[in-house]
Amino acid sequence: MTETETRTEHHVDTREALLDAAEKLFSEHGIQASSLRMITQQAGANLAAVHYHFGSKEGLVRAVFSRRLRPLEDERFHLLAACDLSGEGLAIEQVIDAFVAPLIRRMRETPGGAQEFAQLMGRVFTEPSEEVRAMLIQELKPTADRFLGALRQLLPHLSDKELMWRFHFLAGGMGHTVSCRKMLARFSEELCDSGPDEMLRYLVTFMASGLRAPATAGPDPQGEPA
Amino acid sequence: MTETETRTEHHVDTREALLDAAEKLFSEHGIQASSLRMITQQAGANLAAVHYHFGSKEGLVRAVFSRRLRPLEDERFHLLAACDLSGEGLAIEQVIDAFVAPLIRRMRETPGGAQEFAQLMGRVFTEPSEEVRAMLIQELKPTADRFLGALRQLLPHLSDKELMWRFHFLAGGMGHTVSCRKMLARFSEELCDSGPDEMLRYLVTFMASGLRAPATAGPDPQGEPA
DNA sequence: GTACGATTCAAACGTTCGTTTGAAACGGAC
DNA sequence: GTCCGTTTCAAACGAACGTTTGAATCGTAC
Repeated sequence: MTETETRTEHHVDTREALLDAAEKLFSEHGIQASSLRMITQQAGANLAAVHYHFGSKEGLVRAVFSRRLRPLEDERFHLLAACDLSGEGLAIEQVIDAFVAPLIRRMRETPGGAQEFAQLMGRVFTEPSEEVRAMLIQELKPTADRFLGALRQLLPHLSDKELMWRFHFLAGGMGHTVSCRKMLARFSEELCDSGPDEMLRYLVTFMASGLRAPATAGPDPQGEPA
Repeated sequence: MTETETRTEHHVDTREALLDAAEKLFSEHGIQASSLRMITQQAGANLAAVHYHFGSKEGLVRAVFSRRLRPLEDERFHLLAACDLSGEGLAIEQVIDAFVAPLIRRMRETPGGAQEFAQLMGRVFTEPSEEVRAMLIQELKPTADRFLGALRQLLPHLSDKELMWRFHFLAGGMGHTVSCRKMLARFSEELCDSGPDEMLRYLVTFMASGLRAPATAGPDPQGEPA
């Protein structure tokens, strides 16, 4: 809103408009199904604007993710740093909340904000090209490692492997929840169209209990065929 | 293998070959990214064979899912029916296993079997067209309702809404696990490339504990803004 | 006003897509 | 051998895709 930068004022507008339009369409129809013509039309821009500002469609995809990813990961990082990992009490709940809340809270942001991005994050690992996937992993891994370290401290009875799996169950449940939200509402006949806050509480309860479960017994030492 | 049906022997071959090839490519690159030319080439069939046997690409997609979905849902149903819902002991673990195991066990089937299908199931709700999605919901809902009924019986302390959410967390964790398995292995630096059996045990432990968590306290009665 | 870099625009490029077509090849029935 | 329904095949269709091009337009500095 503030007119701090006087030069290059208009080109920023279409750049951001393209990012917003792409984000919205990606979250609704997927990346491949969103053509540059749909995106530029929604943004009120010319078809060639994408290549002028981003070089290619893949450059646009990369920009859509990197615009939101850094702030998201930063917020997760700072929330985790504020957690009290010494007490046994609700430390796990705090860590889960630090991981999940930044994404889920973005679901209620004003349209044109990060609202669509949350939905997009769930399907992030299946659709994009190999190069974009590599960028995503590179961007997400540092924060994920921090969270794994915190959970390792709080759950010393788990093996590294089982801890990793449980973290993945957490991430999967979260991703599936934010990306399939509308479909879930339909599937459950509108019983589950809770707001982000309520959803977040349910999610933290469930995942905290799952993480706290005793270690899985089983044929551990001798490994298994597959 | 048995030559029970003598007539229409060869056409079944290309039909199945098309389904196998489509299933494999869908699971690797997604549905939209798998062109009919790639599919027919992989199947050793002519391009026009798809339209002859399935009418359109969407018909092929529908056939790919409906071929595996019914047996999968039947197996889930029968495993659930064999659960002992009276005892409090490991009933929840049994129910979770009945829901999850049929999908995960298909991951180790012989190539050309349902192996690729398990991977495909995870991304099922994001990519397909609205019509295919409707078919999927219609196919999956009866079994899901059965499982919800069983869980309702075992977890009487939960509201319908929270029970539904927890079931969705379970489904999401399962789907994400089977569909992103290879990427998870890379993300965890090969720590999490467990076989299906080990993965299944970890998953059941985690989800059973999550389902058993006490009901979430919070501002329930007055509802919330969103 | 003129010149210049930055940005927008309409039009076209070549490619690939799903689909259609009409003829060729197949396989039992008579 | 002839016929006929079934299945395969090569070739082409129109449409949509990502991308490129070169001129028009804008805002700013001189």
